[in-house]
Amino acid sequence: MSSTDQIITVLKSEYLFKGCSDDFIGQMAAQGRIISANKGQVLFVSHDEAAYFYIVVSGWVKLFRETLDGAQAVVDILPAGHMFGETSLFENGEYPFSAEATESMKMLAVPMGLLQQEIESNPKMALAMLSAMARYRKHQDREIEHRTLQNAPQRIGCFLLRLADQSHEGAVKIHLPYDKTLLASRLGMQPETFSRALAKLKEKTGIKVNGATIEMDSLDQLVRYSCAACSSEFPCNDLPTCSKAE
Amino acid sequence: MSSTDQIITVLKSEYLFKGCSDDFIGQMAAQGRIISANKGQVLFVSHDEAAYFYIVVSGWVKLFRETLDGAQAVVDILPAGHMFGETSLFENGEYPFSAEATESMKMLAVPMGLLQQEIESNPKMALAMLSAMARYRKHQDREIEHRTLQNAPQRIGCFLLRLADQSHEGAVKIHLPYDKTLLASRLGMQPETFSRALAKLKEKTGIKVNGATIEMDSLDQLVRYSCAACSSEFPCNDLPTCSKAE
DNA sequence: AACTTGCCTTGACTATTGTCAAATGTTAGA
DNA sequence: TCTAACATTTGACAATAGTCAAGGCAAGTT
Repeated sequence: MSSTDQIITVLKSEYLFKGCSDDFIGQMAAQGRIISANKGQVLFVSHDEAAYFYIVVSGWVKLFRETLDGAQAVVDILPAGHMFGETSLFENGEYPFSAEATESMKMLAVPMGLLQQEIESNPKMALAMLSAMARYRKHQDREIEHRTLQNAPQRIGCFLLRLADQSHEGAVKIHLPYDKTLLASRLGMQPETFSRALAKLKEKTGIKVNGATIEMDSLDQLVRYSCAACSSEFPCNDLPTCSKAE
Repeated sequence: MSSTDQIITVLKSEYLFKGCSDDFIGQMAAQGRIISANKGQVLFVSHDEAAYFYIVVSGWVKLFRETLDGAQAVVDILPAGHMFGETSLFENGEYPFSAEATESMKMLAVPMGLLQQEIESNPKMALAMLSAMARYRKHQDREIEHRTLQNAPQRIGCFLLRLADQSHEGAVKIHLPYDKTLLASRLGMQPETFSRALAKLKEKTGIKVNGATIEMDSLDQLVRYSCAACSSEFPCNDLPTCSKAE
């Protein structure tokens, strides 16, 4: 597969570009570049001029903000197929957060100007972007609620449920997508708290934890424990941010 | 002033409609209705069919979600001039939260179809909507960060700073916009915690609290105390969600 | 195998926030 | 004025999460 074909595949993996013209996709592919980064490498920092938006090709990206004294708030952790940085279009051209590779990863960088122009000149694209923003908004909304209403073990349980196939009955085996330490930050808690909270979740719901692998006979117990502190009923209808197209 | 003129004034107070054609404004005004509600009255509940969007005319609206066991997560508390419910356009036509009047209030109800049609047929409106969504997103983002990095007294301090005129030097007098109990829920804490946190803030920063009135010689102390746990520097550049147009 | 490194867990303790109950203010009516 | 209904504060205590320090574990290196 040629490099351009590969880039086109990546572009089409992002929901926002599902209905785009081949012409526009081609333009982005022509000007897009695959970039590799190593673990811990900072991709950009908050307030950098946002010349590109990105799509994760492989690996994971951590989006975060920092206070002067070094405390860090993780905004999100994105898997392959997810776009980031594109919202800078509406943030006076600056990235509103910093981004860091959490392991060896690759991403596609596309000049922001292309997207901006397309949105401004193609009403369909503007509507698609609106829909993407709405999805993002919903995601954040849920996040605020979870942080407000769920305690640490419940947040972990909720995260696990979102990893699992919620339509599936019976026994389930889940593999954590990344480090427990990173996951802890994603869920807004300290690694020590995560460790203890997972132990408590185990005790409360009977899940079996073995390193990064988690098994259970069914999701029921987890649902009963975690979803009690959430306003939406199981199965979650906002899942996942990417693959469940409308 | 005629009822229609009054409605037009309300519509124009919402940022989203600043650049709209008189034609569209007129249409909304013709189909819009002013609705009165009393304290505690539920305007709609989550998952209701979203036939209208609203603009607060006077008083305040609490947006929230509830779990089955009654725990409540306050999404936002909106003052006059703010729109709500419009995001249901992208939420399969249902309101994603419940809304309640926090005192006697009035609001303007406009059929959602009008807005939908305008967004779909008028690219400028779609772009304006995008910009509104981006503003909202930023607001939520900040909210998540505050809840993650700031403790209770700091969140109160931050809220006070956002009420104050940040460009103003010297002594400041602030009046809390609504109940301390409601404010507590807005900031994601219990009333008791709010009361104690405010006392602690007083002790730490030397502000003078007298009922709902708060005075200080300058914002400096408050900034030093609250903004230390925030990624953005003072003065906040995301202020306020409403009055500071771009 | 011994060592290094990083991740994860645990213990001991502290800080923060929530909960429940009671006391104190405040306000709008009766 | 008096009172009922709330709002707010305070006390006592419990639950939750954070901090700091010490081990344990696993993978890769030498």
